[in-house]
Amino acid sequence: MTTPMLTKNQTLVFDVLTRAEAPLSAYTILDKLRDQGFRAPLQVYRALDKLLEYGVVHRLESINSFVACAHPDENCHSHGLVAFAICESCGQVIEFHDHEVDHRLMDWLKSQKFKAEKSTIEIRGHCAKCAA
Amino acid sequence: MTTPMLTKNQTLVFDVLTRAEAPLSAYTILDKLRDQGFRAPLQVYRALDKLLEYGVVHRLESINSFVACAHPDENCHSHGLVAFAICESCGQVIEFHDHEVDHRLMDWLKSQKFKAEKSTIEIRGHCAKCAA
DNA sequence: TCGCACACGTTATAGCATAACGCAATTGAT
DNA sequence: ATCAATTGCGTTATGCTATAACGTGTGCGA
Ligand SMILES: [Zn+2]
Ligand SMILES: [Zn+2]
Ligand SMILES: [Zn+2]
Ligand SMILES: [Zn+2]
Repeated sequence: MTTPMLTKNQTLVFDVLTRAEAPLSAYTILDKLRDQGFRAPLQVYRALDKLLEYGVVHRLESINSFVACAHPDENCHSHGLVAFAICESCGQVIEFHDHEVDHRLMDWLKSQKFKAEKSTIEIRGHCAKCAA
Repeated sequence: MTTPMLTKNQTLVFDVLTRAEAPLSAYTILDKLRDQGFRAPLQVYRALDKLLEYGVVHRLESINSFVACAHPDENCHSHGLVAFAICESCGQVIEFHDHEVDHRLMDWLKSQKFKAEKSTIEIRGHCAKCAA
């Protein structure tokens, strides 16, 4: 998918996520954008929906939060699964892709005749810095 | 972890999940147990917390729901990741384990010195029957 | 000019999860 | 036996996450 021009609200939400050092919940984003005129959750969720659709933002299901894609240039997401390591201390997220894992999972799904549409791979724990 | 004797509430919740043909949300479980005296969400969540701790129930992060473990005997969870294929049509869930995927992910995490604690691998799509 | 698609704003509501309090039963030292 | 700690339980209230439903305005092609 080629990313179209972002609207004002989409740009605001995307910028907040890009500047953040950890994933943000929709309501946290809302709070950060009140000064720019945001008033209701839907303004955030609608922007997020589009950003997710364009693939420039990811949703972390296990913590109900959102991050900007770490690999905006490589169009890596069209041909592989995305995985996340999430530090529960500092909140840092490492996004990574592993074709071996992809193929293995895809093979298994194929063997079950299961048609995959969305995937979630999230590992929670402690990053090198916080594992101390 | 060896599973201790379940309490009354834990047993009720576990039985509901065991009989269910698809994952259930905590509030759905609550509704199914009103006749047995359940009144508040916390009664369900507290039972679920224990059942999760004992490993006899899994939480599906991507759909805020819970399922009974499909492999209660094999103590498979202590030495490997658990993955789920979730059909968005019929709700059916297939729980599976793949050591190849485990090792590959674990190796990657090790290379990053990331200490994994919990993992979520969920594939949403359509099962063989529903893919039609 | 009409119709449509789309972004947007607002209010209300639905759905998911936990905090904080108190009580009762159990257990395990002292 | 007694006390303290733990655990399960029930209740009320609250907070967090997400969407429904309605209406407005703008741009654009038929
Ligand atoms: Zn990405
Ligand atoms: Zn960290
Ligand atoms: Zn299991
Ligand atoms: Zn199905």
